[in-house]
Amino acid sequence: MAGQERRLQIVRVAVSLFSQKGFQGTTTKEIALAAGVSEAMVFRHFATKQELYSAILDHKACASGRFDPAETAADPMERKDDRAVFESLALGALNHHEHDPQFQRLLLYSALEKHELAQMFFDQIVRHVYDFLGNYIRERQQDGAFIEIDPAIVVRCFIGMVMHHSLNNNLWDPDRRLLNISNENAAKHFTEILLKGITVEQ
Amino acid sequence: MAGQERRLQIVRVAVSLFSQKGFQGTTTKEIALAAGVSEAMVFRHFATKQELYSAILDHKACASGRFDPAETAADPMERKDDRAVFESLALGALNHHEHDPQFQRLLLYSALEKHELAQMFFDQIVRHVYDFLGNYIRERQQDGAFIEIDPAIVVRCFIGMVMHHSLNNNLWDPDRRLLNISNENAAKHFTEILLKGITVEQ
DNA sequence: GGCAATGGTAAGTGAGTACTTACTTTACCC
DNA sequence: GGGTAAAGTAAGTACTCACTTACCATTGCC
Repeated sequence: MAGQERRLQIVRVAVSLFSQKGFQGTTTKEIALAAGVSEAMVFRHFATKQELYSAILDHKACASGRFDPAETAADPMERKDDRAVFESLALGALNHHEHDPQFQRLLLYSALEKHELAQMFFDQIVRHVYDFLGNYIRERQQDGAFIEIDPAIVVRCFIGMVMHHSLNNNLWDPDRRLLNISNENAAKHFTEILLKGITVEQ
Repeated sequence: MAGQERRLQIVRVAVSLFSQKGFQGTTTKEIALAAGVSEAMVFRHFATKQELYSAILDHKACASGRFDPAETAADPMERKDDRAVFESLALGALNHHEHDPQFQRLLLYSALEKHELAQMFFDQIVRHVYDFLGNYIRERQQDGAFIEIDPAIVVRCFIGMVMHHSLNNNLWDPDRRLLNISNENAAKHFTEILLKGITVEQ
């Protein structure tokens, strides 16, 4: 197998293992075994375990098919279709987390273990969402459509609903015993409550 | 030092270390060193590392000064003071997480590492909150005060706002760069948005 | 004073751990 | 088809891990 191929395969195997057991809980031997190569092969591609870990976080956070809020909500935002803006964002995030649960686990592990890339991810991606969605809310406040409130609070409420729902489904309640609804329904109801909560009554 | 004293001291030290670095990331040697005793002493009190971990989760989840939603919200619920119900619950949880950030980290680590006590905690505590708060919402729906919606969805929204805010403050953004508000303000605004979002208009 | 129970430790043990070294196989190019 | 660079490995190395053993020191009780 060619070098780049093997490297990518090791990364994929490592993503799976690190997301299941964290950095400390995963051994380089396991990774090698799961990739079907010897341990020495892993260390040919990545000088240290840390370097491999950084590579997979980078791979997941940047390279991989990430969900882009700006692209998703751009069109509804132009039309000032509040419902579509929030609902499409919620649905996009919920779907993304559902068919890539590794991502959320990796993110949490790296944040708990205080890996620098976790902070980098937060600073770049999350801050971007706050700016992006916050600006839209501010615009709609100026239109007189939304009540006067710090837009960051609204963003936090909304992201809170969505992320907490994903976290519940992925981490604590995969059988959906507490709440069993489709992502479409969740996105719809979260949006309804939030919008009703911040819209100026006529 | 007497047996029970030393045992409690080891537990306290272990809580701190496990919450910082997780189960796999903490060594028994570190724990012994931090407690100022030899490693053998730790194993005299706890047969295995797992047993110590279970003991501290138990200690944190059950014995320790936990925040009791039922007690906090009982009085406002009787008066059907919706604002006070949600605001006191939010404030109680936010304050609890703020001056005991170890608790949330321990909970997350144990959930990621799939410790059985994490599931037990979820089944008991979280389910209880869903029942308890869900029942109140159902009652207010029958009063015609709240809109018709699955109460579990409302609970998820509300807990989502609160927990996500705590998680942000504890894990990703301790400097409050994205959103810097007091717990009182957060509880007030979260409650306002949620209540406005589910209240039947006159 | 004898002596058992309790609190405590120094110095291990074997099984991992991340990482290396010295070596073999394969593929390709002129 | 010989040379060579890359792909691959078996067998280490030095060290750390959870856990054990064999032994001291203090206390209180008869």
